Amino acid sequence: MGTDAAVSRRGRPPNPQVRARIIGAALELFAEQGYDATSVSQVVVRAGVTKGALYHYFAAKQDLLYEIYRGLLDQQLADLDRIAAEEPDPSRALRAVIHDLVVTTIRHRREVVVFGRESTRLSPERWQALQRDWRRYQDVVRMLIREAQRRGLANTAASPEVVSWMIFGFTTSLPNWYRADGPREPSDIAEEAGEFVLAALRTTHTEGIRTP
Amino acid sequence: MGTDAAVSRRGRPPNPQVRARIIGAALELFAEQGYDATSVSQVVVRAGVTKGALYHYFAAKQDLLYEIYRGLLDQQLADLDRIAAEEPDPSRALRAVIHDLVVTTIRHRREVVVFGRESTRLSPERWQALQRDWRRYQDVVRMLIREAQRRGLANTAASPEVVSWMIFGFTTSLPNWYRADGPREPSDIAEEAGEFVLAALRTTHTEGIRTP
DNA sequence: GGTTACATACCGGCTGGTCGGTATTGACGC
DNA sequence: GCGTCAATACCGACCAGCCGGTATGTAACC
Repeated sequence: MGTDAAVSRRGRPPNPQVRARIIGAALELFAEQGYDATSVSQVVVRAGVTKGALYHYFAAKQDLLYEIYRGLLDQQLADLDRIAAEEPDPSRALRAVIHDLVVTTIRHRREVVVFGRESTRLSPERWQALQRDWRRYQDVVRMLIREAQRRGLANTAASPEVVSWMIFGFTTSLPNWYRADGPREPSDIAEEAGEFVLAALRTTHTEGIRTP
Repeated sequence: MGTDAAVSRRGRPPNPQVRARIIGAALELFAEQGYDATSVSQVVVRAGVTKGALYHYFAAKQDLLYEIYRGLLDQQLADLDRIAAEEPDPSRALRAVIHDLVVTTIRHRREVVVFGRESTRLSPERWQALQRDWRRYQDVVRMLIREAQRRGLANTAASPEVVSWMIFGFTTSLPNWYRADGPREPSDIAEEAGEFVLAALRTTHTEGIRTP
């Protein structure tokens, strides 16, 4: 099962740098201009390679999209599993997950913005593959919310669905407004976001009349 | 000033239905396939008109994008001003704004998803025009948050910026997961979202140690 | 020497946009 | 109320250009 890195193959060995440069150029251009507005000619020019090289490593343009997001999602899922395994307290786990999600989203904001915009351009199979993993992420987060509500958090009127979408909506919109040259550090924003959600879950639900 | 509906012009009068059908078809197709992936030919076919008609009413394809979002933004801004004028209590005003934002976003989710994806395809001038108005919306919301914090809400550790982006991130991501055939009514979701944000602002900030 | 890693020239198809033409209308003189 | 004129509303064939993808060739490596 694992990667077959040890098998010695015939012929000229592939150059990993070429492949990486292509994906890097595609990521930049897709983020700047959008997927459809970016031509493969532009990609190969920025990558400093030729069309032949691109179509040697990738069967079609849309494969670039898949590769771009696959790595980030895998990392975030690994983080999720690690946190869920290490932290038995659901409130603390939820806070840690939010923190990780915010920080990794900011770090890879180009991947996030490209995938958020262009995920529909993927083939159905690949879309479903990513969707399935992303769905698992959602389910774990909602489970954490439910568990935290069962184990002490007071605000049981907040549905895990809406709360989770508050979290995911916040993160996916992060690339739109986060500025790297701004005054706030990613972990700072991550901490505040986590505290905000936990604060909302802590409060008891008060109906209409007494608004403040 | 005002609309010059009374001026009688020469020549055959325009057909508002044609214009509306073109925009409607463009909205549908842009939402389904994306802006770049939708050809002008597809638009005119679905609208049941010809290319000549489209380019008679619109100078370029990107004008369709502008028209699609302009109407929604104007309505949301009008709602915002009305709420801000009628409701002196900032907490109640904030809750009302969130409610309106959620409901109108769900009602016009196709416009929201198209604009969120394709706003960069607009010309710089038009992008700035929409951006300016949208910025005003943000500023009012943040002002309401600040004012609510000054007038009694306890959680002053939540920055208006992060709170506002929690709200806007939630609404802009609504089209991704809201299902019209689902069990929840839009106003139901809107109420819960408002209550969630207000609950978070109500809670006093508790540092690290006592997580639940 | 067989296999892989690229390079380059090339292609059919479709795109956004144009442009000359025609049909339809209101304004206006009478 | 009616013909005339000019302005507008649309029609649809047409275009240059670029697009994603391919076919063929050559050089590098095991």
